[in-house]
Amino acid sequence: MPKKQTASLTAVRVRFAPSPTGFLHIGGLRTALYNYLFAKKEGGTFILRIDDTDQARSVEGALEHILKTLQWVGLEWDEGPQLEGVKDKLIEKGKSGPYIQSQRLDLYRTHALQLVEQGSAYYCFCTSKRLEGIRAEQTAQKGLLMYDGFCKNLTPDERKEKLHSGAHFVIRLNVPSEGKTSFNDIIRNHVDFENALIDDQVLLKSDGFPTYHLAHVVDDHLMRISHVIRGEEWLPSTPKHILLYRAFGWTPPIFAHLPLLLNPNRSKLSKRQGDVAVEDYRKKGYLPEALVNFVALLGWNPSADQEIYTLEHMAKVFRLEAVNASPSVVNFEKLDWLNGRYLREKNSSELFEICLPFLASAGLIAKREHTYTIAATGERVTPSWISKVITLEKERMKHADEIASLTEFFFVDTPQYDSMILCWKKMTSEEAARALMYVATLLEQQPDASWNALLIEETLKRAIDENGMKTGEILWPLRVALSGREASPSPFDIAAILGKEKTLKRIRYAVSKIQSQ
RNA sequence: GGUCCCAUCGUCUAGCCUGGUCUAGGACGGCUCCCUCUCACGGAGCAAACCCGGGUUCAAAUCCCGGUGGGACUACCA
Repeated sequence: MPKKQTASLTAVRVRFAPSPTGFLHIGGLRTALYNYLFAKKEGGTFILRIDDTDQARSVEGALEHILKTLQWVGLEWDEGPQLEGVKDKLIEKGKSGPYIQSQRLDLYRTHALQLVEQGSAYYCFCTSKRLEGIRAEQTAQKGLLMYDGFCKNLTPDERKEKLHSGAHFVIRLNVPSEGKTSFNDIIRNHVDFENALIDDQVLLKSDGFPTYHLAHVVDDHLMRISHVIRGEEWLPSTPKHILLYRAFGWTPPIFAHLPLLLNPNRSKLSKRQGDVAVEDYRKKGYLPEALVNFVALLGWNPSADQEIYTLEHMAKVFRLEAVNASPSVVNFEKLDWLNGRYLREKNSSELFEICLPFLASAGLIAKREHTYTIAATGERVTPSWISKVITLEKERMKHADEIASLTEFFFVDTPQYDSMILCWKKMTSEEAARALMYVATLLEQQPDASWNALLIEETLKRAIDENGMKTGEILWPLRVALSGREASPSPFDIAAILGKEKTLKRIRYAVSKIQSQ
């Protein structure tokens, strides 16, 4: 691989420019993140701009979702106008909003007209029907799929007449028919395109809105964007953008085209093959820091032997030139692992805040005012008790919404299970029942003051030792009796949290279950 | 079809610019073992890759060319 040019320059200004057509997805998050990291690393400015120039595809509420998501993951943008209306609710007082292209239409129109005047662009009156026709013909002949330049060759009189008759028109870029357009991409180095193969791109649509191509070139120049960091899907249209900068007499920014994120089948990451919206992962209880960490490592890796990075740390070591040129298949198993690691680093109160909403939404815990009750039994419980329950499953959680199924047995009157699973290995039911009765007599004598995991363990282990039993003979049936599951935390911890009364109740229930079969 | 981009374990990657230290390192996942009543956590270990063919060179994962494969783009979408 040839040498890469360096990315650093004075006055770094970058932007993330999503279109409000739905939720922010993983790919968009990575683009935003790399822009953000680059800005922070270079002491530059990170701007948010909304590309809402397609009225048809614009989705109600999408803008709010995107802003909310960006704020949730901690990617704060630096500047922008103060906005009126709904968006304000999402943006703290005094903070700037994003720039919004639909509020800048005059700007684009003026610039398009300027290009027409110079001869760098021209009016096109072709109907969509005619356009479809030439496209069909070109497809049939397996030729190039491009506009045929019909309206470029209109005489001034013909053009004037069409304009006066009020015919719908678009403005197209007048691409030179000879020569090459090339540029240096930070990630891909030198790239060049034959001008003859570049289409006369529509710049201004018949509804008066600009296309992406015009709007972003005008905005990037006016906003003094130094580096355009965007997805690789834009690489083929970059020469059109360069041509536009030149037509305006502007210096193009430096480009960096990020590798695509792929589905497991190596196609462009899409919703069809699983959840790709950041929102989907938030709902499942993934942590923002895990998501950011995960997405950052898709195409970039600052060192060979570290996987855990905070935003701050990444901002210190980020290098655009170090971003890979090849696309990445997104491996969500690694996200699970990362998220599990972040979850395990949380303390009890943090975990409580993270997990409680999931216990509530699963209908396990009901909250009224400041009191919590077990939904199934109406029993009142303290936050610290709930916190203990949650903390107990800390090592088993990959994402916070799993807390409900993991801890469900704490929130029922009696867990339901097949009595057969009370038997450890080759134990018979009778042996299991005997073991449970023995545990019950031991625990009945356990003083309330000594009812904690450590002392319960001491009592039971001593008894096991003295009787020359195997630990599993006692602990397995006990654990199943308390949890109703083959896999669960240790019986000592469960018993401690359940309390003496419930513990004994569950043990007796298990015994009766065996005896009644 | 055309244009452009890309190519190291199944996946994410380090190494490539500045060729030898690479019998190719790390991570996820998989498998085995330890810890252990179970699961999980944690620990130890194993399997697993330089797309192919030429060239340059004493020497190529690394440089060059070609092939093959994959992908993106090819809209009055972004």
